Amino acid sequence: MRRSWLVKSEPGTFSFDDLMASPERQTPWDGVRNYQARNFMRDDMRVGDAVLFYHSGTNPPGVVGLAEVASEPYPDPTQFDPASRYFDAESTRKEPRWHLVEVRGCRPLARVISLAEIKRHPELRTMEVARRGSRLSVMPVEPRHVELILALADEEPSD
DNA sequence: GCCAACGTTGGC
DNA sequence: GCCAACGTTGGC
Repeated sequence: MRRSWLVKSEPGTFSFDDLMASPERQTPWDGVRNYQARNFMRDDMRVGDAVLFYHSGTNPPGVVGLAEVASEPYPDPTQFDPASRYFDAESTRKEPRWHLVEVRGCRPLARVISLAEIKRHPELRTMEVARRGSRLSVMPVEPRHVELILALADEEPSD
């Protein structure tokens, strides 16, 4: 069974609109410096996997768009760049510590599926992103949850 | 702006 | 290997 994913971003840093405005609507998902999130990208993400794009730090926070994995994993170039805020002096090109995949935007949702709605929904409330203290910026999502969120977004607003 | 939750670091 | 201190995330 193919897995699906959720990626978080603060729109002030990089928004879904920024993704859709990128060349090929595609961007390297760089700057992830959490080992668990890295492992998902390096070991488990495959080209074509569905990706829910989530805005954090917004009112409300929630899923705003659909994207997909668009590349195989490769070393995050920002770890080698001393000028980057993501520079990692401990990492080497021979044994890179941080890996990424590229993400391509598909389409915005017809409406935001807020975190509050996810927590309120009997089927969605078990999602990792709804867990108290959930801080992963890249996390797996069950494909049925992706389908449900896409379907909800196309219905009349309930928020 | 507050603060709870979490990951990382470093002393021991 | 334990755990306190610290920094960061992110909802509220």
